[in-house]
Amino acid sequence: MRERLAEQIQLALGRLLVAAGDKGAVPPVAVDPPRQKEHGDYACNGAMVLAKRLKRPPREIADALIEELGRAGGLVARAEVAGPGFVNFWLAGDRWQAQLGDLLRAGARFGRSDAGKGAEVQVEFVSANPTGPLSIGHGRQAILGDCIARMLENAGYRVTREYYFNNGGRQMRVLGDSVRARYLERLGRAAPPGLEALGDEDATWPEQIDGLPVVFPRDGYQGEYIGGIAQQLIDSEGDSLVDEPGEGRFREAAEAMLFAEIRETIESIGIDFDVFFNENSLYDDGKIEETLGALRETGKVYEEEGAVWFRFSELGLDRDRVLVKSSGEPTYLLPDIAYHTEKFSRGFETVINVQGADHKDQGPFVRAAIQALGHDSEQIEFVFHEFVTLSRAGTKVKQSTRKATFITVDELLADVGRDVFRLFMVQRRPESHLDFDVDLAEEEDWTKNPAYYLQYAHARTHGIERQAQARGVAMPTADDVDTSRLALPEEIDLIKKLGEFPEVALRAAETRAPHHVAYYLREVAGLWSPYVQDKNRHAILSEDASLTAARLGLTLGVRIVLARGLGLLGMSAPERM
RNA sequence: GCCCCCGUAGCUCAGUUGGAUAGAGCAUCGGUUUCCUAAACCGAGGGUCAGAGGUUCGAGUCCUCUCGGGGGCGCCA
Repeated sequence: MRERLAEQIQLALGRLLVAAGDKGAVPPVAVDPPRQKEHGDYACNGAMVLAKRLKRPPREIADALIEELGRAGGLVARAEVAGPGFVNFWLAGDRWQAQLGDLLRAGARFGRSDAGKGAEVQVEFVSANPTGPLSIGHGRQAILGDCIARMLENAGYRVTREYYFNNGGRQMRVLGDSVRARYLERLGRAAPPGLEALGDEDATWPEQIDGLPVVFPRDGYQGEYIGGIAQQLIDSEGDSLVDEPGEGRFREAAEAMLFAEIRETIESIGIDFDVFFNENSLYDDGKIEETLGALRETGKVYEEEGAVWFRFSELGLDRDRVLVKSSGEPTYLLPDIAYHTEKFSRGFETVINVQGADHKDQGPFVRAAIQALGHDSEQIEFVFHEFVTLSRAGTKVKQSTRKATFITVDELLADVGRDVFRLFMVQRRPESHLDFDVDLAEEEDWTKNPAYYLQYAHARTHGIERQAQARGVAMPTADDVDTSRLALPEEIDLIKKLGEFPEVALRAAETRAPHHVAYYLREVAGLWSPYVQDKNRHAILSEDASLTAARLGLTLGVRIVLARGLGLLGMSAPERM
C-alpha cells in the first residue's frame, strides 16, 4: 500500500522535474504515516525536498504534485497541502479494508518476506565458556540473538544459530582448581579462604588456616555451584580424587556438568542452536597456524619482546595488538580472527556477532584483520547489547560475575516463566541498558503484565471463536468476509495497524532490533482489546450474518498478526488463559 | 587521559534513520460491570527531550563542546 503510493509520488515528482528542465534523478522522499490523524493516512515531504532544486516555494510545488498525481489510480481519495509544504493523503477507504482480505488470504504467511533471497546468514550468540551457569546478561543475549535469527528467517534468509565456546585455557584451569579446592574443603583436607580474603582483592591471602592448607585459587570461581559440583564428585567418587590435579577429572567433570546445565537452560528458553563451535577445533584443524601465516603475508606482523604483534595502528586503529604471547600461546584475538575466516569459508554471506558491551572494543580489530586478509569486512556485523540490571521492590541488584552475587537465567526463569522472560529481554533496544523489573514480570494480573497482555489479546480471538461455535456460527474464510462492512473508525484503525506488520517485521530484521516487534504488538493489542470490550457499540457476534462474518474476519486477522508477532519473539500464542 | 554506548513524564523506556501539537507501560487520581474472560475497559494529571552552541524550510533525531551514568583501553577471555 505504502510502496505503491510512494512509487506513484516518485513518478509524479520525476515528471515535475522534467517539466522544469531538470533531468537529474528524483531524490528519495518520505511517505510516512503522520503522528496526527488529522494529517491523513500518509504524508509526503517531497515538495520541501525539491524546493531548492525547482527554485519554487514548497507549497506551490505541493499543489503541482497533487495535480500531477491525480487520484493515483484510485489509490487516493483526497490530498491536500498542509503546514510548510507537506502533502497529506487520505487513501480511499476501501483500500484499507481490502488489506484485510489480503491478510486473510496470506494467513500464516502474512508478513513473510523474500528480502533475504535465501542468503546464508550466521548469527553467533551466547558463546559463554562452560565456567558457570548462564547469567541474566547471557540471557538477554540469548533472547536477542534468537529473535534476530527468527526475524531474519521470516525475511527470507537461511539462518545458522551458532554458539562459540572454549573449554581449554586458563579459565578452565581455574575452574578445575576451584572445584578441587571445594572438594578438598568438604573432605576436611583444606580450609576455605574466608569471605574477607575473597571479597577484597587487596587483602592478604592466607596460606593456611587452623593447620589446613588453603588451596582455593585467589581468582577462583566463588559461586555456590562450584561446591555443588564438588559434592557430586564426593558422592560418586568418594575421596579417591584427593591426589588428582585440578586440570584433570575436576576440570572435566565441571565442564561436563556446567555445559549440560547451560544447554538445558538454552533449551528451556526456547532456543535451538545449529552449531556448537569449539575454539579448540581451530587448533586441531591447523586454522590458527594458517591464519597466522596469512596475517604474516600482509606484512603487518612483527615481533617485539618475544611476542608476535599485528600493526593495527596502520589500519586506523589506536594501537597494535599481540597475536602470540611470548609464551608461544596465542591470545584470544588470533583464534577470533581465525574463527571469522573459518565462518566465511563455510559460505556465509553475512555473519552477525551478538555480544555484550564489554566486547565493544574488540569488534574493530577483528574486522580490520579480516579486511587485511582480503575478506569483505562489510559482511561482519556486530550487535552489542548493554548490560542487564534487576529491579525488585524499586531496588537495583547489580550483577557480579565471579562473586556469588549474580542471578542466573534459571532462577529468574523459575519465577517468571519463559514467555515473560523473553518479552522483557527484548523490550529495550540492544544499546540501551535493560532494567528487568522483576515485580512487574512476576505480576499475574494480566492487565498489568505486558507479556500476558499480548497473549491474552490473542487468546481472546479464540474466546470469540469458541463463543461463535457455541452459537453455531462458523468462522469465515477470506471470501466470506465483506470488508466493506467494517466501516467504524476503530475497525479501520485496527486494519491499518494490522497492515503495518510486514514492514515492521522487515524493518526489525534489517535493523536487528526485535524491540520494534514488541512495541508493535502492544499497539495491536491496545487497539484490539478495547474493541472487543466495547461490545455494546459493536458486538462481533450479532444477528446480522454478513456483519458477523466481517467482524469474525477481523478477529482472524488480529489472531494471525498477534500469533506471527509472538512467534518472531519466540513466545507462545495460547488459545486460552 | 583516550574510545564506544546512554541521558526523553515520578519510575522503566519507545520515538518509523531530519518532519507538523514528543508517545507507551508501570505508579498516582477519578470512573465504567444484566456484556464474546472485570484476569477487561474509559478518562485525568504529569515534559526546559541533561545543558550550550551550530547545520536548515524544519532537530528528541545530524555536528561540536560541557555535565552526569555505564562499558572499554592486558602478552585476560
